[in-house]
Amino acid sequence: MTIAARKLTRNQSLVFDCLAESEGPMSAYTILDRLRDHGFKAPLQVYRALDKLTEAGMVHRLESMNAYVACAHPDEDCSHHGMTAFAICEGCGAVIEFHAHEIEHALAALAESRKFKPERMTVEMRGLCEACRR
Amino acid sequence: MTIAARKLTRNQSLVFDCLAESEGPMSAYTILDRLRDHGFKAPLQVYRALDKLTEAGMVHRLESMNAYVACAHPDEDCSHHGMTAFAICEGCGAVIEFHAHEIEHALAALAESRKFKPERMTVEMRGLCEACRR
DNA sequence: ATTGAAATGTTATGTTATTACATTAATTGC
DNA sequence: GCAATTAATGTAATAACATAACATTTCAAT
Repeated sequence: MTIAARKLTRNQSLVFDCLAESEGPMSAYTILDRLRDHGFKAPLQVYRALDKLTEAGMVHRLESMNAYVACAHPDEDCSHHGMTAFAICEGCGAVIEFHAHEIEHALAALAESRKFKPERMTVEMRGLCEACRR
Repeated sequence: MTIAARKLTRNQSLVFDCLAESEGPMSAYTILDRLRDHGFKAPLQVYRALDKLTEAGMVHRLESMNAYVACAHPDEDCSHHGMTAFAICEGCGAVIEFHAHEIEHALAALAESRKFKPERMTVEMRGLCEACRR
């Protein structure tokens, strides 16, 4: 039984809602500050919830900015998808999420050509969105 | 005139040699510890050198592990290449470096289909190398 | 109800990176 | 050469991100 199927715990819900309501990605400590009113006091409360939500594919970690975003596909279970790619705007912080199976396969093939078996992929593009380019 | 063309400064050379002699990626603080004998005392001495070396394409930052590696192509100027992709073994920490222009273009096209103009890409695969798979 | 697993609370600490400011070294233009 | 400028360095302090360790509580399955 996946975490997405069973109900979220209180802390998990608070953290997820916080991210879902936010415009863009948030750092763990920003989430912590937002949740102080709800009784949060220590980073671990946030990190533990983030771990579970990430496992479940409901939240993604952006490695290049030490931040977290709610998955852009709330309906589906992102943990079933493979690689998730991100475009992150340096101007406004907006994040676009992609699932590109062909690119994923091309990367896996590349790795396997060197006898490397990939289990997990991080793909993050930094640049400017349309609005910030003008 | 690129940094690779002009001679490296003392700190830059020390940091680069440290990475080049290392088997795998190193954290900034590990580099700092290795260079204490050579007079290094503060993280900034390492970070400043890493910044310059990274700009020059002589060193790459691995975002998913907050670590740094010497470029696997010492001869060429990596800063002229576009995207660099990495396969990082969870078992032994070994890193394989790839330049995959076609995948880079596919990713750029994907981004541009959403009006996003990528400037820089992070592609890191985690998994197991052949030796660690047995 | 008992028990075992999962989640939580809390304190302390470890790790990674930057700010701020003073000083020294290298480069450029005259 | 020498002044003016830019780049690199030294150093201390602090900010930002993340985990270890251990006690306690909650929840679900029997």
